[in-house]
Amino acid sequence: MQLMETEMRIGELAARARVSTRALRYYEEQGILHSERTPSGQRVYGSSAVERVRLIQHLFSAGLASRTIALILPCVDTGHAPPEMLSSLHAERDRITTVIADLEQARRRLEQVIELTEHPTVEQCEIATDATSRTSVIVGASA
Amino acid sequence: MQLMETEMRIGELAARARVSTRALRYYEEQGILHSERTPSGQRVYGSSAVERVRLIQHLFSAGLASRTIALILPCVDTGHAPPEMLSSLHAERDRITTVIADLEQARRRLEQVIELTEHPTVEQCEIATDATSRTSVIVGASA
DNA sequence: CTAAAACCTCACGTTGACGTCAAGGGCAAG
DNA sequence: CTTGCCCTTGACGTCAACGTGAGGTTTTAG
Repeated sequence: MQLMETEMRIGELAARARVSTRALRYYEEQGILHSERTPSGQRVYGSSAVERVRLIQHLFSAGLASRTIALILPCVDTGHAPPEMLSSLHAERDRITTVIADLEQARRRLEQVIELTEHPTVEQCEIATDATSRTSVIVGASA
Repeated sequence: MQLMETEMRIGELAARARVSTRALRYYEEQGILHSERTPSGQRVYGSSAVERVRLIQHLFSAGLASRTIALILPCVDTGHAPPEMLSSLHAERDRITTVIADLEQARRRLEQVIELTEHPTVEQCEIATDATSRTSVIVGASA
């Protein structure tokens, strides 16, 4: 079977999108990635599938479940959603927003530790010798 | 056994931090949450444990593994890290940064869908009737 | 034409963060 | 003293996102 220039089989897509072939078959099983088939049954993808898989990866790494992704991908494709889905979309957006906030808070804490370790200050040295106020300095920094 | 005013047992901590008692015992098992014990073996926590558990939850929801959390929590407590840990801290911070970027991208896509669904535009209606350019509008919006 | 590489479909294994019983101990109220 | 609720330690179950073969077919390189 001869493929078009812009077409590829599962191995090439996996290499280009930096995922395993198993993951791609799993995505298809979950209904979030579709493929054409050759007469003999091998999967064929267009070149746009690379971006598609990257998007899926982003959504996964964003903590979305495959069912949620299956829910919103068609909306992303068509650019609109059935009105009864709007509440789910709002809920997902809000969930993402709080996760981002949590992540930013965690990152700030990490950066404080990095900063203090790389550039210890006089203040920091005083703190280090004053056991009673240790936890209130960094842990309490978000209050 | 009579507890101090500021102390609590596992059930109250679970209620205040909105997690299960199972989760709290799991955190202890993983070395990321410590407890005192009464003579009879029951766990006792100070009031600061509530914030502690919330922090742990944030780190989990940020996608950090328990081993990673066990690694960085002492640094967050003391406000500094052993220099040989700096590379791990940098790596974690960078990982968090890319996850945040992925999340923001995902959220932008979601918000576009929400916006177009709630306030359909003329442009949107044209797109909806022009099948050949569907995918390039939203999916290609990040290019 | 043949051998290797890539593909196919099951189907069981893995890991992390818990859920969920099971069998019992501790402690204030009636 | 017993009832009832909260606590204890195991230990097995679950779920998602794959990993990892088994066993067979298709495609490609020589």
